[in-house]
Amino acid sequence: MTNSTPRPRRRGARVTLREVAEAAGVSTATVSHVLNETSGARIGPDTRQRVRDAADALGYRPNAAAKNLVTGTTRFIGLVADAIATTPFAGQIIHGAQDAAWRQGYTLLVANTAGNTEAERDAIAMMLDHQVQGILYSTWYHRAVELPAALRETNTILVNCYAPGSDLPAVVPDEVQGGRTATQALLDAGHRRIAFVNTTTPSPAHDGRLRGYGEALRAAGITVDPALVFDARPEQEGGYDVLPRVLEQGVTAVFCHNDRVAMGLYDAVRERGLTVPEDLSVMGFDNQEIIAAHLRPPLSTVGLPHGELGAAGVRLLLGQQDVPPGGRLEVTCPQVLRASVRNLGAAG
Amino acid sequence: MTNSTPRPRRRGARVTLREVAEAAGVSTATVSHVLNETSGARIGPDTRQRVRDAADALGYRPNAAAKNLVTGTTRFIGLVADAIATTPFAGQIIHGAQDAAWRQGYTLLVANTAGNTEAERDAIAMMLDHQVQGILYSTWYHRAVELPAALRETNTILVNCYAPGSDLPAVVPDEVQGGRTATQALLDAGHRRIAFVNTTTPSPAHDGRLRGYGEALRAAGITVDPALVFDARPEQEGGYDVLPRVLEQGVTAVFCHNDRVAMGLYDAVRERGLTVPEDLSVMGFDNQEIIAAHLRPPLSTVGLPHGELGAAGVRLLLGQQDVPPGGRLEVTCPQVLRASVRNLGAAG
DNA sequence: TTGAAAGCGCTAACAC
DNA sequence: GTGTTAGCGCTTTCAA
Repeated sequence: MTNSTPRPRRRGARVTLREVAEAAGVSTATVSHVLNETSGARIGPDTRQRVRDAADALGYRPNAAAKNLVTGTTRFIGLVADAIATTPFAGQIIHGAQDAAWRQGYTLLVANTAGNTEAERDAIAMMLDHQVQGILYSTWYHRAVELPAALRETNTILVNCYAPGSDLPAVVPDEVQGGRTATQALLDAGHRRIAFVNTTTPSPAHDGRLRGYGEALRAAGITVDPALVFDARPEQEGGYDVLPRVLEQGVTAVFCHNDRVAMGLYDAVRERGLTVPEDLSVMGFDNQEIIAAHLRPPLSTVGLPHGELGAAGVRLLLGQQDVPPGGRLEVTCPQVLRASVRNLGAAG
Repeated sequence: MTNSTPRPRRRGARVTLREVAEAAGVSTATVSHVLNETSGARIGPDTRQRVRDAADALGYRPNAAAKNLVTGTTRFIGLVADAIATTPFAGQIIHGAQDAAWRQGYTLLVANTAGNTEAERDAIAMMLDHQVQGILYSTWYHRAVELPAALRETNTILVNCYAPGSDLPAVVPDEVQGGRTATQALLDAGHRRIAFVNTTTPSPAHDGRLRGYGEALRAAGITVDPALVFDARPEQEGGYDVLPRVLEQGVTAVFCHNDRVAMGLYDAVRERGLTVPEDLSVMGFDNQEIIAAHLRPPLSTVGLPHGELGAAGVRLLLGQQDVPPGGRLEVTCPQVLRASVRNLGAAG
């Protein structure tokens, strides 16, 4: 069945470089050179054309596995994520990493571990088997992680997380600057008595944003009043519940730990017959489009640079960007102004 | 530098199967057999152990490229997505596909095309070069697509989309059933005069949910009143703006095209001093957790089965599930009840 | 300017 | 039970 014709194709087999060579009447080496545009290869223009035509005519496609095998190097980058379905955050990291990788001719091998250690081990093993150039180990919210041992076998960059006691490069959002930026937006609008609704969960976001809040206040000559700092669950319900207490403090503005908290707080404000921003100015954090851009009024907030985190991760991995001393690259959280902050007219 | 010792390792080269064989004092074939647990291979238990020990000791890892090359088959599945960062939807598709693929020992090659035709072509080419078993072509919202020609070169399954005029298998949400389910939830709570706020955008969701709404009503013996069907932009603003008109119709319940519309509608309801569900019962669609689960009151809705779409896609691709006649697999949209529907006490 | 040939790491017949 | 051997499709000296 398959042995009566010369060099029979196996089931569904694809056109090989050798077939192109035969069709063009040249050697495989020549085909390889022209198709890869190997620099320093002296091939006549006529031959070049013949090869190209043959390749096109046959619909030739290189076999990546063969190429990988012989060069001993692949253009794969692994990306392990702990939760890609919960929020758009992981998606943004993947997107950023994808684009940056793609631009360099790299392909992403994506694995979702759902926080399962075993799945994580398997995922990393598979990536290693595929000779990835390195692995981006990412989390959907900024936090400390414990590293799977297998990561030691390849280049690893931590994205949106960091490993205490490890010296692996990490790229994370600059929470302190973010907190400073959010507070500054309020200060710039003339607010002086500004509450901060922080999260109840210990995290870099908790500590960093608080610090940024304090720094901005102090830089404006305002003493931080501990009575103005609250803790609430980082969800709508937390924001809703905390409002009465912040109102008691007679503030004109609140900086919320995240947009969800701001959303809940909006509800509580409305329920008391008050309005944002007339009675209370609000800054969020995260810039979750689906909420922030569509609240009434649209919420001013500070963005989390997830896409850039992913992109910077691959640049670090590929050596296109230097790891800063200390091993931690902190990415700026951009301000995004909408309509939830009232300008008091006076600055500072 | 590298040629004074026998069989020198190249820079960072990994342990090969041959080295394991030498260490264990057996042939490469034997190692291959025991490590792959090849069925029908008669290897003594002692040898088996020796091989395993040697592999462990050396930290052996198989080279996937070599394996792929020789077997002529890979365990890659390509997934092209048009937008993975916008909503959690694509993430859920990827997650579902990932899990299903992983379970069969397959790895996902993910590409984000951002609607860019050229990026799409490149992505598919790269997947083809890697000899993927097939490609899942997906969109973040259910719609018709025009297929890139390159997809013809491999097995393709459409996920959350369909290609008019093509006979490729597609797996999509059952919009009609979804619309029926949402309406039925309202009917079950005793509502009879039910508005439907549909979207302004022509789409399978627009047509399907409308049809489901009509079917449920008619099945309950209620004539569809065209005055009760509205069109609004599928966002918060659309829901907010449409409320006055639906209130004019004296309905007791509204089925909103999606959760975002419901969220905007909530705002409008509150602004008039009314409450959900006392004055108006609301059903959403999509089950966007971040909104639906945290509105006040939490929103009853119908879920979009994105994860299952992705999972079914790989099952179809891998031949573990049959493509239904007609080529379209419609996945059920589950009801998720929360607290936005008031029970009128009477059924039907 | 081009071709021959070795070999990347592994699997799969087939010997023994 | 275990080893030999022939490639998979490609790149890469090196020779011509």
